[in-house]
Amino acid sequence: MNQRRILVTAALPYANGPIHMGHLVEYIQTDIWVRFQKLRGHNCTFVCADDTHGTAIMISAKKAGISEEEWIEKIRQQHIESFNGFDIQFDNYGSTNSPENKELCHQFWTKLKEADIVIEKDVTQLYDCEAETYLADRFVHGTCPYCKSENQYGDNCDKCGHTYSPTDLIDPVSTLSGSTPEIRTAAHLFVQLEKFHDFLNEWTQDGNHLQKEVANYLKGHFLGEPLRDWDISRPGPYFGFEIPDSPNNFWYVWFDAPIGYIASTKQWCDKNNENFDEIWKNPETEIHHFIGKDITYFHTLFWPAMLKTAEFNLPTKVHIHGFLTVGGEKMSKTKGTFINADMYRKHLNPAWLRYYYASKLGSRLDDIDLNLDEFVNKINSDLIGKVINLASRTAKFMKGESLTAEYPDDGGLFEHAAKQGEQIAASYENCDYNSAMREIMLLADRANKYVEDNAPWTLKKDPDRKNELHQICTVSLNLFRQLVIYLSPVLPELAEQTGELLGQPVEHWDESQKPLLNITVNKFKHMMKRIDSQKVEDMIEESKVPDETEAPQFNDSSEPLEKEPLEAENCNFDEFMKIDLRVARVVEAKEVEESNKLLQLTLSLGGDNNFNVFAGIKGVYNPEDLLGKLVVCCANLEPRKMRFGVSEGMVLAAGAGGKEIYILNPDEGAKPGHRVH
RNA sequence: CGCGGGGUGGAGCAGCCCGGUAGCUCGCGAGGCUCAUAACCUCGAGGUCGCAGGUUCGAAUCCUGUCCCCGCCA
Repeated sequence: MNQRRILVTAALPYANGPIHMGHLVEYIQTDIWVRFQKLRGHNCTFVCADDTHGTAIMISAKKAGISEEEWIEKIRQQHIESFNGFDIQFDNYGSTNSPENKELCHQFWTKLKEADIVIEKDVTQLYDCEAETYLADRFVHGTCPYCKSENQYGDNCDKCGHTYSPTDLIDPVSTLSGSTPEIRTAAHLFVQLEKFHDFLNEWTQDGNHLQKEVANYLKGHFLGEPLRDWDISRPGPYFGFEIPDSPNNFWYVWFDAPIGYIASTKQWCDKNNENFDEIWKNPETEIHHFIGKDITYFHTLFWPAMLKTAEFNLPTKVHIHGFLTVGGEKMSKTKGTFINADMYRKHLNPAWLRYYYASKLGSRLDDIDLNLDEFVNKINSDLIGKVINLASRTAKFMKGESLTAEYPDDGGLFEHAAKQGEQIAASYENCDYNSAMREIMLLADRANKYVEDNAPWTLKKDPDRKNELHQICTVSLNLFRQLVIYLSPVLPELAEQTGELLGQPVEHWDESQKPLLNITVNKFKHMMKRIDSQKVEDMIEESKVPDETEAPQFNDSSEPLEKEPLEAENCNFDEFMKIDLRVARVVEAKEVEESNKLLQLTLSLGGDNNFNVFAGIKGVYNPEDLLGKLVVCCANLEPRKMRFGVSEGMVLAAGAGGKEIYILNPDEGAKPGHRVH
């Protein structure tokens, strides 16, 4: 096989917080791919770095009362430790705030200028005078200029969906200082991406550089119209690199971040005496980027354009994955499903997560779900019950004994599994780890059946059949080792342990093709524990934090009151008490066919005390949703004859009407029939 | 008709490109084994492959229509 020269990158984590389970999808996915390539004998280098520039870093450092440099170094160390804990093995882990990166940014910049695609334009932005910084969209809140919803972000409104510029916001507030920002104008530098349109059309659609759905997406969303100029500078103060020919302007973090891939490679080359140009300038070298779907367009439009201009290799492939959900939902701090890498490690074994992710990951950019029950189940049944069990049920019969000198007849099991190797390798290559894992487990099933059918435990009892026993165990342990080799990109530690058991380290994929013979089997040590689901629960429990963003803020709008001002005359106590308000249960609810507003409700005050009410809430509430609910009603309202029957009361609801109707619910504990005083 | 993805036994998925008796894992039921970390093996129940048409000797698979779900700071 020809040895391929491959450079692999994973996205640079932002130096603003710890690594969490969502990040790990990518780093585990990438690490598996890299380990696979290395196991196949290819010359593969895996680089990454911390992404360290930008306003958010400045703010965090300021809050922590330390310099930006101190801050990013601290975070970088944390990141490295988390990655180590998950067996994610970078060949180099750099930082975008490095001399190598600065130097490369200059190189790129020179080329962009030479290509005459940089222009200057004025940008009007909000400026926080207290924090002395321009405000990115997400650092401004205010009232939506379209629907007047309060407390909306600077770029679009949650409520009405309109997009706008932060300068359009009514009553803008800086989230940094709480002060009112002022509008300032500054010159920014832009790259005219449109000049690359033809090139990008071709690069994104041909050559298999992108997954098909990504190519389609780009075609429909960006490439269908002129590409907008890309703003790549920020006026100071800004933590980053100052642009050489544009004093007090800094490269935007997204300009220098991808260049960080190259800078990290450069660092690695310098440390290991490798030829840098062989990697980034020789088109024979494959460049593979692994990223999440959120940063697709930086990597599929700007980045290829920059590389082309600077005359570096273009990516061979950008592998894009989806997001992680936990239990089918977005990770949530309040629910304890926002789990940090270190928290996971405190409770659970990283190898389990590596296997679980592998069993879920395919080559497409679908989101993957971490279902905790499935997680426990899969690990216990696949890894412990099938794979490791194979060794633990046979190895101890062979402790200190030697495997046979010739490979016994196993009915073609080993050969079959060896043949499957190419299939499994193809799945790894294509990032279809899920199908690779499926294949491997199928092989594990066959192997276990072999042990079952040949019952070595019976042979063990008869000293005359020792030879037979050795044969059975030679087969079993070889089948086990074969599986471990196939799994080793996912489970490097298991491969190591197996190497120790059999006195022969796992070093190359092709070792799966030939049985190991005539070697002494060492004492079997437990290789992996099964998951105690209690530990998973403990982890969730400990991850729960009160969510600051969901903390009550009590900044209610005055709008409802303005719509319906306090105009009613005062009433005295007796007048108030004339109205008999009761808690009632909805025991029946149905739509009134002929009416477009009415639901017919049967309310119960307990016992047989039912009465009929028509409520104008059709279209707002579904009858089935109301069934069983407690409501507050006026029980002594004069019955009123309506077109559809007699209404004997009224259900209390708040709101302006139309779709804005909110039925009042009594607090927990109230019972049908209770009077409201 | 915005774009993309998807709807297959209780759950999660494969099969669809290249039509030919519907498969895997888990769960469930019965039995077996007892070497192994309550594991493993065998057998079984359970699906009109979203719905409706069409092509075909034959459709989960191809075509058309339709409904529903999800994502589109991919």
